[in-house]
Amino acid sequence: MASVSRALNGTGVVTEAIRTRVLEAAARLQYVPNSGAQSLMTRRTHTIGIVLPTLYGEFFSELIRGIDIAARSRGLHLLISSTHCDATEAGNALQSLIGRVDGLLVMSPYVDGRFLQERVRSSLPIVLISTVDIDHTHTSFYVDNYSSAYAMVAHLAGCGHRTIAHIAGPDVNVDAQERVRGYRAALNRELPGAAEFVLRGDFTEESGYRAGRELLATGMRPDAVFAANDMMAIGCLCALTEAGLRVPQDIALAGFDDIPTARFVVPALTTVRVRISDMGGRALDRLASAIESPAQFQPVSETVPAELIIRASCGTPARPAGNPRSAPVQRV
Amino acid sequence: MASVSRALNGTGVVTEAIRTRVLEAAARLQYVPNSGAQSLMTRRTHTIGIVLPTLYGEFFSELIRGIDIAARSRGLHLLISSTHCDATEAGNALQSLIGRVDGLLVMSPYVDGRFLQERVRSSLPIVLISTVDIDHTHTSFYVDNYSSAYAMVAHLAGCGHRTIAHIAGPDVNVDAQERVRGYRAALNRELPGAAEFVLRGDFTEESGYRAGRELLATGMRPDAVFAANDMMAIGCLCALTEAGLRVPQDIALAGFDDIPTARFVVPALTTVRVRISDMGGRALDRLASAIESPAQFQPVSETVPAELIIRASCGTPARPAGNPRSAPVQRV
DNA sequence: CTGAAAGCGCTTACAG
DNA sequence: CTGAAAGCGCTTACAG
Repeated sequence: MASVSRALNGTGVVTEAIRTRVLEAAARLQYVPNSGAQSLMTRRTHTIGIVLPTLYGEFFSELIRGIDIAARSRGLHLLISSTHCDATEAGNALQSLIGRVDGLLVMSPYVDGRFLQERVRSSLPIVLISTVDIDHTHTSFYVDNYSSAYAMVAHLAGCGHRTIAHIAGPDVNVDAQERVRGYRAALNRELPGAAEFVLRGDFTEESGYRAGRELLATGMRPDAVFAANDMMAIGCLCALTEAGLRVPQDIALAGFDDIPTARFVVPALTTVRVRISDMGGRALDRLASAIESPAQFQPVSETVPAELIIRASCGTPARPAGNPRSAPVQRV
Repeated sequence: MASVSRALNGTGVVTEAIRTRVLEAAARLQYVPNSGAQSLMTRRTHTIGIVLPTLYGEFFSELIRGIDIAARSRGLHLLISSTHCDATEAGNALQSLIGRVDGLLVMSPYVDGRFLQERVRSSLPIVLISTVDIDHTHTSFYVDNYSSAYAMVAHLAGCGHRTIAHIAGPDVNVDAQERVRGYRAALNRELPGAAEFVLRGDFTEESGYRAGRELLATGMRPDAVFAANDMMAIGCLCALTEAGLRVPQDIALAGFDDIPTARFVVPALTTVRVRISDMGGRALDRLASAIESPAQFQPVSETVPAELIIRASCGTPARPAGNPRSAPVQRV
């Protein structure tokens, strides 16, 4: 009967008597509405889908944490699909989410705006994080990779480091690409004549460790190593220390992301603070408002600011890292 | 028409001609079945709900990662509800999941078996992880906390450490409780007369760091510190090193969990390996089989074995840590 | 203020 | 092999 629905949902008018009787019976019978039936009528699942390439490491737990907090405060549920290694898997993940959600939060190196347009009806709101979208057809969030990487290398140069190596993230990853680009530009402009030295990594500690050993094996010893994320920096730190080198005295080190652990490793890691959970929360807020008012939803691309966090791992600056391009610097 | 459904789902018989026409049309129209309507008929959502207290740190990302991999291979979706700080919030999280899932994976210090029985219809399969269930009404997974903590303290004693402090996790947390218990028992039996020294923490690096400073402030300097998880051990490491102490020469350190970062901090962290993602995967497998054949689902409690992982942070053992109670020891 | 009725998008016996 | 029909559990105009 309709009054039951009205009482349960607090929508429409019901006599107090009926209301209490319904609520009491519902409680007694452990009644829980079937959300499938509900969303069939309301056209809302109150669920948003999240597509992530992996869940490995603190970056993703921070991201999900931020998304989760924002979602909870809006009464939205999170359907998570992570761990896909190529476009096919990403496509499948997408497919299986589409019929179950009101909107999609996508972060994937294997997906781009066009890919999404081809397989998702345009009425489904989507927000992208660190995901390529040449045609600017979607709302996106990007970390300020290029400038921050530039600023970090400039800061390292300002600390007196002349040869600076870079441990890059995966080739396919747009964050990784932009960070290399920033590294290269800074090297060219701030240290003219200095040789580039790029080692490959894949954003895991393991790969940072391997890169560190590789570096050592070449016999070259750069003044500083700038890793494209904190996990690789931590792996590299381990390799360097294992080889008897002291950080920062013998070799300086910097990372990217400012994952929670960064300030607790020894020496504390100089890095670029991304405010990962904030970014996740903002992306969700954006998606939620797109779901509520689809008409006003214009695709805009937002750059998430980042700041240098100067800790012990990079040594003391010889001169202040004053550079018009540099992100705000903070000593912690 | 029924044939469409049959063609799309590959169930029942359809002419090849119809099959291709349907599939082609579906692709062209970007058709995606409405999962709500589907589950209304099939009584299956192919979704399982996960209740977690928080998402902070690598423990939870590893756990979810393991669950996710297992879920994917079974075609199950994951609805995640984390971040609840008390029983009320946990109850709400539960309520909002119940109507949407085929089963529940619950890990929460604020929930127990009875609490669940009161608000979840008994036909909904539930698997517990590190969650109290005195009446043994649910299937549960528990880390072998007590024995492993005992073994770790015995190992530290075997390394020659006489005074051993413990940084405990939150009081409400059953893992934390059992680890303190193991610590106490080992101290009593392996180092008779040695004083207990328990510092409070909450499983975050920050709290480990604070505990480390607190320890230093007392003026006592134990030979070793055993933290109830790796994150606190890493925080403590930072506090100790900051104060000019060397680990393990001046003070030994051990953690619990073996999160991925544990082997990359310097010195590498001696710890108890829990195989977090495995545990998550096994819990999901158990839940999945309960969903498939509810009749055979008997509540059983499983203890997940753990092993000591001896790395540099605890110093070299003076004598082999041979103890009948001890978990298998591995040097890495 | 309330209940009967239609309908959301599917699946599944059922009759043909 | 296929289509008409019923029904899953809800919500929402609608008439009373």
